[in-house]
Amino acid sequence: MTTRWLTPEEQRAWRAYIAASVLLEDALDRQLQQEAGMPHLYYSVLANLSEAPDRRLRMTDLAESLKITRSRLTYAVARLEKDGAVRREDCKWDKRGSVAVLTEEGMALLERTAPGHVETVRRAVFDHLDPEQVEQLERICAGIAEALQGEGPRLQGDGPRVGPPDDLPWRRRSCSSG
Amino acid sequence: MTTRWLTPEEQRAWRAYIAASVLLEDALDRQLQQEAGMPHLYYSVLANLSEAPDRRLRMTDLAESLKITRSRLTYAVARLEKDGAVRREDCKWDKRGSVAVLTEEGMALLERTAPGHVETVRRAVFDHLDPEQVEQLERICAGIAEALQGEGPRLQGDGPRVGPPDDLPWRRRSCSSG
DNA sequence: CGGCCGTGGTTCAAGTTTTAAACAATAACT
DNA sequence: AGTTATTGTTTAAAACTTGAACCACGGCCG
Repeated sequence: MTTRWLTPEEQRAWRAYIAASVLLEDALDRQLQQEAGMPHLYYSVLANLSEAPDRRLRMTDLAESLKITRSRLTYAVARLEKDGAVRREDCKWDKRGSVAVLTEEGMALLERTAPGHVETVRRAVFDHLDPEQVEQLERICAGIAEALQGEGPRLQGDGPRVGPPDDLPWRRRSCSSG
Repeated sequence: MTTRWLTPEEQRAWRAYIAASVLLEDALDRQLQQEAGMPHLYYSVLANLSEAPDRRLRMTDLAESLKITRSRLTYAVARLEKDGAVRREDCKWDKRGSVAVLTEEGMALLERTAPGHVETVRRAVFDHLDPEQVEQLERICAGIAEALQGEGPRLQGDGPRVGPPDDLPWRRRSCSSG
């Protein structure tokens, strides 16, 4: 099939996207490196954990949520563990599994640095978007994510795992401590 | 001042953005690595050069256009030069300067791999956006870029250079061969 | 002219990440 | 039981990025 080139409007949008995403990732990394001593991805690990029930997540779930490979996550968690922000525990229900747990220290770090991070995001992104644009942004990005996750689960593993409900202890995927 | 947290809508949009951008950059890198043997940034270098007058650009201009540091660009161009896709020339009007030139080989590589790249972008992004969303995407991203470039020219150097017009040979910044 | 500062660009020295592939352990299915 | 799939880590090697230092040149000013 002959190439479906981008229209001029699409080209402009694409260029704008590339520029924005490069600048944004750069700004986030810089700000967080300065205030939290870690790049954006690592901060996201902590943020994700902080919102999980009991502040703990299986490695695979965490990787999936962050859209990164397990290998990459292992590396990240290793560093965060060295920093004392995260601790690893064995999963009680699946002896293969390990669980990343946000430590008190990690939580404190997060609480200390979140305001600065949010402020950066706000100034870079949301301060100049009206509510409709916010909604459009979500829709657009959700569509992109869906397109990329649907077609090619390129990340290690297997794509969306459809499994039995979480409340069957003998096969549940998450390891809450309770 | 007390932290201006994100509203729930903003949070959703932000999460969606992060997921999409990670997945997208990953997909682009993977596709280009496979078909062109280089990551997205390097491909962008070639693409940028291909559109410049005479397929050549000053290093600083190129870096600015790509929103990366000069150092990073030097590294990238060094590799592209080793690959034969780019050649360096001295700038005739400014003996400090050097100019990156897209070689025939580089142009051929670009022409060979552009269709696959465009197809990836289309499938990931534009195939599921209506014209209004395309325009919104451009506006939103342009706003982000502006916010980030305006406030903090964190990239090496100096921010927007306001200089004399380009047509004064004794101080023009670009080195067309003509 | 001569001195100084600013800019363009590269180099250096680390260090950080990343990746892919291989592996060990356990689980799940047949 | 035996095979196959998952989980998560490890390993080895690259690839990349960064920041600072640095050199050479250009521009300005007295």
